[in-house]
Amino acid sequence: MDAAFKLIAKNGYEATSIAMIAAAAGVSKGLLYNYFESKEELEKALVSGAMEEGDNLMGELMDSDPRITLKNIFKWFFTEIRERPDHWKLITELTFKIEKFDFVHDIVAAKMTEYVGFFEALLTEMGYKEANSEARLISAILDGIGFHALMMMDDYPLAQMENYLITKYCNAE
Amino acid sequence: MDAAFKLIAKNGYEATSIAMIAAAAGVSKGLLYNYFESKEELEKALVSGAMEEGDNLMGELMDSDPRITLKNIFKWFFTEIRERPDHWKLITELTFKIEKFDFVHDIVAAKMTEYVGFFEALLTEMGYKEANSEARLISAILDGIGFHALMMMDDYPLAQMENYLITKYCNAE
Amino acid sequence: MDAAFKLIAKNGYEATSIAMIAAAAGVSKGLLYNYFESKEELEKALVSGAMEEGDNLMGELMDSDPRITLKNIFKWFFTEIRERPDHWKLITELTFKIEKFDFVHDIVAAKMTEYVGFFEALLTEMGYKEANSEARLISAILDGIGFHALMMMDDYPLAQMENYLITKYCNAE
Amino acid sequence: MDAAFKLIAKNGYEATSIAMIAAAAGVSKGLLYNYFESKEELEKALVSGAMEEGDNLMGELMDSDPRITLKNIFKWFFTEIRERPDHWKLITELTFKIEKFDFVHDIVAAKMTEYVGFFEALLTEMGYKEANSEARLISAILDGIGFHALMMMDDYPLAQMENYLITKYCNAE
DNA sequence: TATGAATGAGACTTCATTCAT
DNA sequence: TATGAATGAAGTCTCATTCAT
Repeated sequence: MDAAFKLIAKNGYEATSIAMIAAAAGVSKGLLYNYFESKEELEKALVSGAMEEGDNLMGELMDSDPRITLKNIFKWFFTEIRERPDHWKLITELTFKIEKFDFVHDIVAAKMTEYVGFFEALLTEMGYKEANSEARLISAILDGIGFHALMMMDDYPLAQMENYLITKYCNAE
Repeated sequence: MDAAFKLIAKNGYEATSIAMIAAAAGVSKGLLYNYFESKEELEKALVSGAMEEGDNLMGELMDSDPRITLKNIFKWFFTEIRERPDHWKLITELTFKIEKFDFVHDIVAAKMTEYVGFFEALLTEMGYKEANSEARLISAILDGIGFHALMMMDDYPLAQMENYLITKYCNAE
Repeated sequence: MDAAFKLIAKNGYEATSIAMIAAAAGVSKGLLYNYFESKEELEKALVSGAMEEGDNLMGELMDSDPRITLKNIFKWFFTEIRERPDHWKLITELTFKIEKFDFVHDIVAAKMTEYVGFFEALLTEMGYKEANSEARLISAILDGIGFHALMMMDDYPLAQMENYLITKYCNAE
Repeated sequence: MDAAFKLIAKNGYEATSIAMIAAAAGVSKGLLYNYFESKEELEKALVSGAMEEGDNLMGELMDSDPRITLKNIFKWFFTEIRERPDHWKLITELTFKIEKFDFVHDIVAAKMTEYVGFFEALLTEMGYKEANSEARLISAILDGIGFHALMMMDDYPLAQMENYLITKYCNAE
C-alpha cells in the first residue's frame, strides 16, 4: 500500500499505527488484515517490494564501457536520493531492526553481496588491482552519502559529490 | 544511565520501556522521573553524552604528519566499530528519528561539519586539490562501512577494509 | 451443518468463528447468512438437531422386560460416549451458557423430565419403591460418568462402569 | 479477585472481558496486568484458588463411622450446591476447556483420583465388594446431581435427592 | 443462490506517567 | 530521595455481520 509506505518512511515503523495507515489509505483497520496477516507482514511486503524495484533498472544502466556503466549507476543513485528519499530511508531504517526482522538482514546481505560483485567485475575490467576492496569502498561511499544526505537534507552538496565521484572514477585516464 | 544506553542500543528506542530500563538499572520507575522529565528527555541525555565522548579522544590522534593522523583516525574508527558497535548503532538509529528528535539533527549536523572540516584540513595539507569533496567522501566511507558492518556482522571484512583504507590514503606517495 | 458441529464441539462456541465454519463447510461466509440469521441462530439449529437425534433411537431400545430395556439404554449410552464424545460434549457445554441461550435450558429441562419419567416407569415396573429418586439418580449417574469420561479421556474405566451398572440394575434378583 | 470470580462464573470465561472485570472490581484495566500476566493467568489463579478451598474442609467431615463420614460429605456437597452454585459452575465450565487449559485437566484428574480413593476406602470399610466401581458411581452421582441442579435451578428437588442418598448409603443395615 | 471485500465495535495488552506514602 | 501501585490512552488484532455484485 502506497499510503503505508509513505507514512512509515516518514514517521518510522513503530511510530506508524495501523489506524494511521488505514486512515491514510481510506480503508478500515479490519480490511488491512484481509491483506496482511499482521503489521510485520505488511512491513515485509513493503520492504520486499521496495527492494525488488531496483533490480529492473540495473540492466538498462549497463554499457560496453565499464566507466560509462559506473557513471550511469552513480547518476541513477543520486537521482534516487533526490527524488525518492523516503524509499531509501525506509530500507535503511529497517536495517536497524535486524533483531526483529531477520528477513531484512537476509535480503540486504544478499543485495550487498550482489552489488559488491557487480562493482568488482566493473573495477577489474577497469584495471583495479584490489577490486574487491575498492568495490566495497564504493558501496560504502554510496550508502554513506545517502545517509548523510538524509541527515543534512538540503545542506548536503549532492551535486558536488555526484560530479566528484564521476570525475574520480569514470573519466578516462 | 549506562543500563539504559545498552538496552536501547540493543533493542531500539521504542522497544525499550521505562520499566526495562529501571529494572536493568536497579532502581524504580518513579526514581527515573526524578532525574528525567520524560523518556524523551532521558534519550536526549543519552545521545548528548555519547556524542561528547568522541571529542576527548580526537586530540590524542593528532600527529605532525597528516598521514599518521589520518591513520590514527582510521584505526580508532575500526576499533570503535569492533568494540562498541552498540554505541555507533544507537547514534545512527536515532538519526532516523529526525522528525521526533530535532536536537539529534542539529548535533549530528554540527558534528559532521566539524569532521569534514578536520578531514579537509588534513587532506589539503596532504596536497589534495578537491579536499572538501574528498573529506566528505572519507566521511561517507566511514559511516558507510559502519553501516555495512552493522548489517553483515561477522561476514564483513573489517580488517581488509582497514588495511585498504590505510594503504590508500596514508602511505607516502 | 456438519462441519460447524464438529468444529464447535471440538473448539468450543466462542473459539469457533464463522470464517472457520464457512471454510470447513466449503462455502462462503455470506452464504451462511442466507441460511442463518446469526451465529446464535446457527447454534440453535445445531443443538436442536442434536437433541432430536436421540429420540429416534429410544423406540428401538424398548423391550417387554424392563431390565432388558434398561440394559439396552446403558449400552446405548456407553456406545455414544465412546463413539461420539463430541456430540455429548457440545450439548453439555452449551448448557453452561444458559444466560445466553435460554432455549437450551428449556430443551434440556424438557428432555430431562422426559428421561426421568421414562426411567421412573421402568423402575416402578421393576419394583422400586422410590422410583422417582432412583430415576433421577440414574440420570445423574449417566451424566456424571459422561462428564468424568470427558475429563479423564482414556484414563476412565468405561467398560468397568458399564458392566457394573448393568450388573447392579439389570440382573434378575 | 472476587469480582472476577463472580463475573466469570456467571457469564462464562470468554463472555467476560477484562474491561468488565476491571469495572466490577473498581480498578483500571492496566492494574489487572500488574497482578496477572494475562487473562489466562487470572483464570488459573481463580481456578487454583477455588480448587484448594475444598481440601481444608475434608478433615472436619471425617468420623470413626464411615456411614457418618459419607453422610457428612453428602450434606457438605448439597450445602455447597445450594450456597455457592457459582463456585461449582466455574470449575465445571472450565473443565470443558481442556484443550485450552491443560492445567485444569491435571488438577481435576488428580482431584478425582483422590476423591475416588477416599470413597473407595470408606465403602470397603462398609463392606462393599466392588468398592472402586461404587466409589466412581458416587462420584458420578454427585457431579451429575450438581450438573442437573445447575441446569434446572429451582426446579430440581435437591432436598429429595439429599435424603434419598443418605438413606440409601448411610443408614445402618 | 453465492461470493468475499469491507466494516467497526470491541477484545486483550502495553507502557509512559503520576502520586500517595 | 525513593517506591511501586495505579491509571488511561493507544496499539494490535479478531470477528460477526453487511452488501454490492
